[in-house]
Amino acid sequence: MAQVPTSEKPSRREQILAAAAELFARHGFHGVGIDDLGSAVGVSGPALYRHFRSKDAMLGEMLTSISEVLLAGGEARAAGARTPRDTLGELVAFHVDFALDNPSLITVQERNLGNLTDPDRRRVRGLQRRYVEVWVRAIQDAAPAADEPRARAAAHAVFGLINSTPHSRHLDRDAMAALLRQMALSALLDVGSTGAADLNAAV
Amino acid sequence: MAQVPTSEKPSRREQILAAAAELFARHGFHGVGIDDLGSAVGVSGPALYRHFRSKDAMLGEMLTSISEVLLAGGEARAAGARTPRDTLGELVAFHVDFALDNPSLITVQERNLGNLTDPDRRRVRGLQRRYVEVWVRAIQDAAPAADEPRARAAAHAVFGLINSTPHSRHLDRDAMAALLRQMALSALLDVGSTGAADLNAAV
DNA sequence: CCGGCATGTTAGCGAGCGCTAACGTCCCAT
DNA sequence: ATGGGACGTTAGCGCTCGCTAACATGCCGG
Repeated sequence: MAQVPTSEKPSRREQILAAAAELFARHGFHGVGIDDLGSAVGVSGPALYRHFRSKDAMLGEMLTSISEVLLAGGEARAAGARTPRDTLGELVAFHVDFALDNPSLITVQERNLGNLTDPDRRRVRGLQRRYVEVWVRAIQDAAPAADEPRARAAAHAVFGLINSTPHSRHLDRDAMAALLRQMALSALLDVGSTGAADLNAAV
Repeated sequence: MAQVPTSEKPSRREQILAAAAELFARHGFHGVGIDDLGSAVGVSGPALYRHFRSKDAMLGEMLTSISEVLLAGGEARAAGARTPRDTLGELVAFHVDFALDNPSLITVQERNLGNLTDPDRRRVRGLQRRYVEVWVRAIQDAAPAADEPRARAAAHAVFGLINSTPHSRHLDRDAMAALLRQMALSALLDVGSTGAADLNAAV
């Protein structure tokens, strides 16, 4: 296979990270050994140390880059939206697409934050906090009756809803995306109401 | 059928399981050693083998009993409800209460199914499948426009929403329960509609 | 009083872990 | 042609893991 020397440097690291994401998602960080990771990309064992300083560094790089992508995408979508409800719709659609296209990454980020080193965890938590902030502002703008703790709790709940995707594959991708968007938006728009009754409006 | 034939063992096993649930939830199954588990209940290390045959058996018993409690509770609530929408409300309330009262167990069940031994995993999966069935029937009864795969996907999504509780503790218990019930029901009742716009039913 | 059971202890085993050392090979730039 | 860097190999280290062995102690019914 011919390699282009200058522009296309990256492939091996990302190939390793993709394989690692799948294995970490399936067995947990501590349930996967260096040899497992190596043989998943066709090399064996310690060869990985030509590309990463440690197993911890693989997880760190993986979760940091996910968090950066989510934050950047969320901010971009929020900035491009016109109305508060449009903002919410954009954020939901963005997160749904990401979760459907990267189920392993979503799973690893949900389950293995606690296996990061302290500096890595601090950085990832900071990025996640800023991503949640984007959502909290959007929720409060679209549903002014929700105070901030309530909006924050709602954001986490919707993440749980959307991130459940990797564990249920009963629909094809587009139908699943439509269902998740619909459920997420319904749940979010009801956060503003106080009690049992509905406050439904048209789209 | 897995009951010990002798007299009931009251406290120690359950004390160990409770401590193990918290540790497994925080660090993952492979991230907790038996010395950690022992010292969490005041004894140290191998003393646990007076109560459990192995570390795997602790996880197995933990997840089996959760699944049994959820299934029994779900069936009882569904049997006692009058209308389809009432059934859904009962199921949602039941699951919300369970998740809020047992955050560690919920987390372990979500994350560590893959660490079970094969027979344990088969049993737990079977119980979970029956619990999901209860939900699928309730969803289809309450929202007849939803076909079965759609109802199944919706059930998993709502589990994700409710089970996100352990990761966000911004509200007191009752406010959190009310919010989760409201969001879950809104999401579920919209599953019946077909596309982007309407088909909303009255309360 | 005592024998047995329940429950705990410490010492240590074999296996597996993450990782390093030492070494080989291919590929290009000079 | 050749020397060096990128990339791979195998052997093996130090450590921790789950678990067993061997032994101690307190309670309890005959």
